[in-house]
Amino acid sequence: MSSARDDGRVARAARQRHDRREQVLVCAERVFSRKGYHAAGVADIIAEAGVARGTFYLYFESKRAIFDELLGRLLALLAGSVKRIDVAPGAPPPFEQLLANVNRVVDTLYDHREMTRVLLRTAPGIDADFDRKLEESDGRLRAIIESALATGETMGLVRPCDHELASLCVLGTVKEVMNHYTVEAGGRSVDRRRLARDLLEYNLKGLFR
Amino acid sequence: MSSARDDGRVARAARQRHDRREQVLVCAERVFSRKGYHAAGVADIIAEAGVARGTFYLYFESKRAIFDELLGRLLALLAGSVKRIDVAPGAPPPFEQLLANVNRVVDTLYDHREMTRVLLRTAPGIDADFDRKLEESDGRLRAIIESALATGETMGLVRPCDHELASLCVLGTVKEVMNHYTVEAGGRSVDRRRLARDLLEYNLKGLFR
Amino acid sequence: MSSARDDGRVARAARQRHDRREQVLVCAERVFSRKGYHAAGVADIIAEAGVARGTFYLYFESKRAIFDELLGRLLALLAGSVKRIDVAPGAPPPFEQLLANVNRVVDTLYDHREMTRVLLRTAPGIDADFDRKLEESDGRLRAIIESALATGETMGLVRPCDHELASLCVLGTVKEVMNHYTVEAGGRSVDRRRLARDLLEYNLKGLFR
Amino acid sequence: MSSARDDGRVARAARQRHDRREQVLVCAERVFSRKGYHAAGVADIIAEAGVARGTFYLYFESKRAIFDELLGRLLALLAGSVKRIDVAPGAPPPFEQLLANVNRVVDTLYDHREMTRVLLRTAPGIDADFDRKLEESDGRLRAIIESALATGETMGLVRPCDHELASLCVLGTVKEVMNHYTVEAGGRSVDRRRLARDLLEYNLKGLFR
DNA sequence: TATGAATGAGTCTTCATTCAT
DNA sequence: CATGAATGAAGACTCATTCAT
Repeated sequence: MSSARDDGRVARAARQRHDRREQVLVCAERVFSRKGYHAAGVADIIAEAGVARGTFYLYFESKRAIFDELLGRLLALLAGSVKRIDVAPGAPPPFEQLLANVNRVVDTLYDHREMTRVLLRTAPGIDADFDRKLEESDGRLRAIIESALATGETMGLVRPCDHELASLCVLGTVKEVMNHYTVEAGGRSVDRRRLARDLLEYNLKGLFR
Repeated sequence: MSSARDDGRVARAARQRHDRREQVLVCAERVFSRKGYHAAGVADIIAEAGVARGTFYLYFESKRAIFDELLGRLLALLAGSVKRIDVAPGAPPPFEQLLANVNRVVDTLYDHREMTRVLLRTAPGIDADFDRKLEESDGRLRAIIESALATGETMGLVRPCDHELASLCVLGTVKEVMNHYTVEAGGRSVDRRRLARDLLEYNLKGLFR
Repeated sequence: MSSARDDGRVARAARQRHDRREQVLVCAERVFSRKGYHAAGVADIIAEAGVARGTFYLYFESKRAIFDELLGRLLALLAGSVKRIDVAPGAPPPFEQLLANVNRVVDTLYDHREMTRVLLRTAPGIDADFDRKLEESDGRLRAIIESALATGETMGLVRPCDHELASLCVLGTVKEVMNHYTVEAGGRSVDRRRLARDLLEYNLKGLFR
Repeated sequence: MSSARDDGRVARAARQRHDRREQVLVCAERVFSRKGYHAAGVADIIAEAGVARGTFYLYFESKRAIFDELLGRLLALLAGSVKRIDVAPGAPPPFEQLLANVNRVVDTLYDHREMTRVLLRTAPGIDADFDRKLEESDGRLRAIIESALATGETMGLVRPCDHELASLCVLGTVKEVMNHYTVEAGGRSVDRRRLARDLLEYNLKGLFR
């Protein structure tokens, strides 16, 4: 039996444990963003977080594990910000849904610039396992894009084209653009709405007049 | 004084030296492609090449140096395959020049699949120096693209848009697509001409019908 | 805020850290003395100290650094044991001061036989930097000797002679003698007082009857 | 049977072989003198001599061996330049014999400055074997000195003292002085006669007026 | 005999992880 | 829970020596 007082203690302890974890996580993110996965040492992370070496391993299994968690979170957020286009009667017009998607993606990545930078620049090539994870993420996103393309084509909105290639192109434009505007961190702040609109417009209309 | 016989010897020796270097270079490329820069050890490279440790250092200063050379070669080829659009009277039509550019880029990257894979997946984040090199390369390519866009806009061929963003998009589509079709090395062989045409078409016309 | 308990912990930790350092230092001294700088590997040092490879680098930057510290300590002790002759009225007679100097030098070197052996036998030629350090040390010692000679000559105690050469001779006798009696470590123990007296006598009176 | 012509060929070949050896030996001496035994690589020696790697090993067993030979030569010359004092009736006066010895030693060492530098600075500590060799050489020299001291004491020329220590002192003064004036290679050229005289005078008369 | 490409044992150093306090 | 000293596997690089031509 645990008394109410104990419950309080336990709860507080759990909260503290959670907070500590988050703090280390945030510091690790900064460090990974600054130096990349390989150049970042556990020493850097604990220095940034102000905890002891042993403490780090109290909360995380390994350097790989903390990176995994960080990356996983971003990928999950990303996955969550892309919604399938709803073509049910009464749903908002497809273009608006597309724009909303792009806006959410841009926001997500921009809100997590540090980790986005890591994702787009240093995550591939760390590990066969990470590579697989990234490919899965890309695959999921591309599947959604391709289904949207198929719908669009059926509805006569999208010109007939190779959907595989097209989905790659969409992904490529987002990655390259977000990598660019995410890296120039300190510089001029970005107008996210315009960015999203332009990005979408590019993919829809291309360059031709 | 060197006899004709000596000349022959010297020439043969130089050729052999060159061949050996190339051999190690090729093997290193394979290893880097397979494991990425960090996971690849000098041990892997010499095992692949079937030479001794010392032999490696006979031809290359360090692991970094051989990677640098490999990367530098690809970037040079890439730089060489993109030509500025010639708008002088009598020059081929812009579209043909664009397509020729895309064809050359696709060929270059596909001919050097292994290193392209490395370039697109594991090169960023190795080193501040490498990052700078890649950014320079991207910058050069984007400058050419932007100048083409400016020309196109003047000629009324290109719709008014943010050239900075557009050049990023072009780069992004090429990277993502080539990364994709380059990684699936063993699989179905790719129709490069179609790929180039589709890539160009996507960037020019976008998705809209 | 740190509690008294923390203070205790911190103090103990500092002491332990210091002790460990000393222990490795002493072992390194033994190893260097036994094998010389070049033949001595970090492997030998850690084997002697019974610590792991990493532990060594926890306390010292490199093999060179630990050697530097060891050598620096001895040179500092040596510099500290030679005092300028005081000719102020009321100061002890010059001969006594000389003898005291020689006694201190002999004691210092004999108390650190191991490192003295290293200093006199293997330190030169390691490195341009070490050579400079040794030359500086010799230079300092010789400057003191030469000033003593100048004083002695003024006072009519020392015969006119080339002080540069004389200081070299003094240094030479001390080095050779101490090298000899320091190397035969295990053998008959040395009467330091007699050694110092004889050394001084030799330099003052020479061999002639 | 070999014809006279063959004899000539053989002789010429032997001479050539000998010359080549000498040439490499001289170059090695320069290199050892410049960099010390350890820092000097076989690569440095063959570069200086302008021969191929393999050629080096055609004439010398190893880096150690060529150093050994160089050192051995100097030690032999040195041993040859110190002669026992002849007290037979009619022999030159002892002082003259002493001075002649010192002169020969100074000349020998100064004529082979490069190797002397190596001998005095970097030879000890290379190897247990080298150390033994040097000790033997020192031992031989000291035996001669001690015998001279014994004779001198018997003749009432030398004051009673510890001959062991005295022989060390003599050796020490010669080493230190010669090291000094041998190292400052480029500088003012040295008056060897004066050096020898002063050196002898120091050892005989000491510093006292 | 001369060459110089090839060798591989040996050395230093780093850093993710563990564990006694 | 927190700490940080200790660990040792792993990796890059050197260089004296060998050997096929």
